[in-house]
Amino acid sequence: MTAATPAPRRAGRPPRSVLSRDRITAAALELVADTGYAGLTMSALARRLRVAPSALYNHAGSKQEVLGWIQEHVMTMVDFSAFAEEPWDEALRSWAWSYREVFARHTPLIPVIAVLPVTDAEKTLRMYEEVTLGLTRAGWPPERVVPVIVALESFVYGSALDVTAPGNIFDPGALADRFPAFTTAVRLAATPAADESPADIAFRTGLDGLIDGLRVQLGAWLQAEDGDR
Amino acid sequence: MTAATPAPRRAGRPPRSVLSRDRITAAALELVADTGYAGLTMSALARRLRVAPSALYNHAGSKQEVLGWIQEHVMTMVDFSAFAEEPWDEALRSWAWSYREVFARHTPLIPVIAVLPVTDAEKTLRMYEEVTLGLTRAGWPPERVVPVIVALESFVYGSALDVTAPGNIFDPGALADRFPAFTTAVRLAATPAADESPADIAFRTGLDGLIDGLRVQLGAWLQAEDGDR
DNA sequence: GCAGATAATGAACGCCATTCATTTTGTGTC
DNA sequence: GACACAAAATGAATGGCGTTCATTATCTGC
Repeated sequence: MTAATPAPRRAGRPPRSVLSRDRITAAALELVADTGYAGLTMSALARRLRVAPSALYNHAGSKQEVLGWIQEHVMTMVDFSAFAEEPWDEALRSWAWSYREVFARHTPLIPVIAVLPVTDAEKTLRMYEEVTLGLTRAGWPPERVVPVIVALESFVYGSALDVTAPGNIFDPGALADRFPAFTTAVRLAATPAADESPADIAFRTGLDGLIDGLRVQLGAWLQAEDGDR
Repeated sequence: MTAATPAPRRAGRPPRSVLSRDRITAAALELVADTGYAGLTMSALARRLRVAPSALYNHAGSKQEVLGWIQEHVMTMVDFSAFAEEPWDEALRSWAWSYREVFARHTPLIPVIAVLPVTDAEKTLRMYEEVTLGLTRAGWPPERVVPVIVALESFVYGSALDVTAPGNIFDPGALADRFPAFTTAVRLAATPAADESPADIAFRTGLDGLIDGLRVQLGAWLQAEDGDR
């Protein structure tokens, strides 16, 4: 009865299926959490699932497809609940903060998202539906909704990349003397004036600005519409 | 005298140096222009330079380092001349458009930039110096300059990724019925109302909003400073 | 009960970045 | 001017990657 190490599986279809999309996705997320995206290889993934690498290709056509599954799941971690209750600008703000936080820990997905169509990605679509409803309820013209979403997402993705940047990314090094204005600006930005990280300060700066600006745009539109009556 | 095909180089140091940082960078840029970043391999690069792949490693420590050289050069294509003449908000606007256009054709560099320190990247620093001067001349407090730059760059990088997205990226496919609000928003955004592409409309929306918002922030700061007198 | 789809193994492939021993040439020193 | 050492090339080799394919065994529908 010493079945501590189960006998290695022989070739041939196993009695009960070992793999599935969900199991692969879960294992991939664990692997990423443990070893980062650099450690996410088809071999490592197969090892974690106690399976030969080629077995994965009965379920996923490519590693890219697995990345798509991961992305779908990661999207569900983004909190968009604020659109149900709060005014559009506050909802947009908290959505963006959550969105950025999630993808800051999954930056390698960002180039994937930018290319991958949302088609059939149910959870992602649910999020977009809720955002759309929140914006239109607030008076945003429907034809402006997608540009607003894309603009915000672009800022979020770029900012998520920025979160992972090293602290000294703007250090002018030996050339500091030749670029004095920028050097002092960098030094001033690096001083821990608040409890906020530089990346957070930049994100807040841009996000507050962006939302302020969108509020102006919406106001102008609503007023024009009012004048039409 | 039929030296059409020069004799293949034997092993050993050649009489006159074949490679240099500049020659490698130039060849890499050509290669990217011809075959895209997918075609940029050390082997292909060596082939174009008529050299063995291992020869590259006498000049670059890694492919990542070559990417850094490319990035430095690509940065010089960004036009920041507007800061010398125009008001800060207009200068920021044209800088951002140029910046996005350049990196839309070099999206694989974006994750590289986000990580690579600017140290000793002279041409990049020159750009930042000019931007800093433009903003401070306009009354921006020096400690706010870096957050403003980072916020704008984040938006630019995210938007550059968006440029390369396929046109149907938001197509809900078979699930359209379940997400009606978003579906109509997508349809409205896709109709070619203007001569502007969807990516351009989103970029303009976000950039104009962002700059409007920054103008508000600057105004508030200038007023507070005025009150202090 | 049988055919065919399904899902596993294991061996192989081609490409990639990178390393190393070797060879040749240039350069600075006594 | 000889000589030592650095520099810059070749070419072979390495290990890891994603992926494919032939093979085998089991499940499923008729």
